[in-house]
Amino acid sequence: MSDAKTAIMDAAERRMQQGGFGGFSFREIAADVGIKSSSVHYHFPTKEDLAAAVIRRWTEYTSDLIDKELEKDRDPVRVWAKTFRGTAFSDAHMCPCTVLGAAAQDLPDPVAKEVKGFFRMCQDKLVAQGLSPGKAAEVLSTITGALVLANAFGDTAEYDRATRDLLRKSAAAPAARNDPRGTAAKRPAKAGARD
Amino acid sequence: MSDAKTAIMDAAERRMQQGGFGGFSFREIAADVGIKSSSVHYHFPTKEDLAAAVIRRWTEYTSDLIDKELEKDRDPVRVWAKTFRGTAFSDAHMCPCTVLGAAAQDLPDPVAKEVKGFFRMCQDKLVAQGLSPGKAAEVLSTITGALVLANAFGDTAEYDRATRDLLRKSAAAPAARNDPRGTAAKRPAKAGARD
DNA sequence: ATGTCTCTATCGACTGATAGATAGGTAGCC
DNA sequence: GGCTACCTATCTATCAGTCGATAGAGACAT
Repeated sequence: MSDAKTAIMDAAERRMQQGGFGGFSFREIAADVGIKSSSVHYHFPTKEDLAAAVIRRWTEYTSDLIDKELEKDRDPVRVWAKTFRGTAFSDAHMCPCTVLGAAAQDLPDPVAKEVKGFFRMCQDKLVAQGLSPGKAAEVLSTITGALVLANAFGDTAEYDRATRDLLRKSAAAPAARNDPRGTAAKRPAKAGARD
Repeated sequence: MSDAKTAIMDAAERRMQQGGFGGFSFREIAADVGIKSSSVHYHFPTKEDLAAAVIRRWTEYTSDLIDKELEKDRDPVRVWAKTFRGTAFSDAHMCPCTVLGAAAQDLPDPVAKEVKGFFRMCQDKLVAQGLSPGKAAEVLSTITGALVLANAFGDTAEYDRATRDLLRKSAAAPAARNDPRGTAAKRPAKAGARD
């Protein structure tokens, strides 16, 4: 993937985390990256193309990250709670799928479909990791809601308060804790190269 | 409160439930109510005035509804889960504070403050009803996240799946169940008077 | 007469999107 | 080497539409 394409998606992701689908414009993205808005259209013809691509990338990345974290800690519930904790404590504070999911009724169909795909991935994975469908839905809801509350309060501590039971759940815990990782820190850090 | 003012707030509330702060315009609201956009400005000078008023009303109404429901069912957790279930099963499906809370970083300050006030009301009330602050945060998160998931999936059943434990929690349950109540059904239904 | 409410008309700013020019790189061919 | 023909990526300029907001006139009631 070209540098520009990645930089565009990074900028769009960041703004979608804060304001959802209506929270960014081609001109803003272009200014963030340092190009013109028509150049953004070259890489992503329409706004929904861009948003869908960002969500798809986020879904893949989250899935991979969960797999990786699960090698360090075998308790799936705690792994999910810790991974989303990284998002809550990142610069942008929010999962873009949560922001878009809350306003899903106002989303272009292709984007709504990608958001649905993200949450389905989460639930399927939780079930594959041994949880009942009901428990998977409950855990994912608690984590998602905790992100919303922490964001509304503007206080990351609210995330920990709401997920305390999830974070300490089982006692069979190895090392690897306290590793807040946000979007910016998570990837090879190609994004900032074009300031 | 005048008929027009109420009708405007009803229309704004409905659209905010679907698309958040950026999800409605003065012209759309005006068309919903059957007036001109400049008349909307007469009652609510700015967009943030309107949004803040809608959230404040929602907060008050929710607080009152919880009090009323608590007389029929003494288990606070189940009462909250049931009350928000009414929102999930209503026409608009979403709590406007959840939609705005998810995109809180993009909100005008007065609106963000009102949203914060809603969630604070919820938590304070839960604590006053006997829950620990941690448990209150967890319950509210689960409920809020369940709304987001159900909305993203476009499937109200997801709400029940995610809140099953909350809904049946304690065994000390009187009658009064299965009473899905949405915004439209909840109020004196003055809104549609001006079609 | 005053106050309440709605109207018409308009402002400047911003939106997503498109057309068309331009520059640089690369491959194929003489 | 030199010439040609694309391909990629960016630019300038512009479009029609929507946005929140305001000014000022009219209608109606008290």
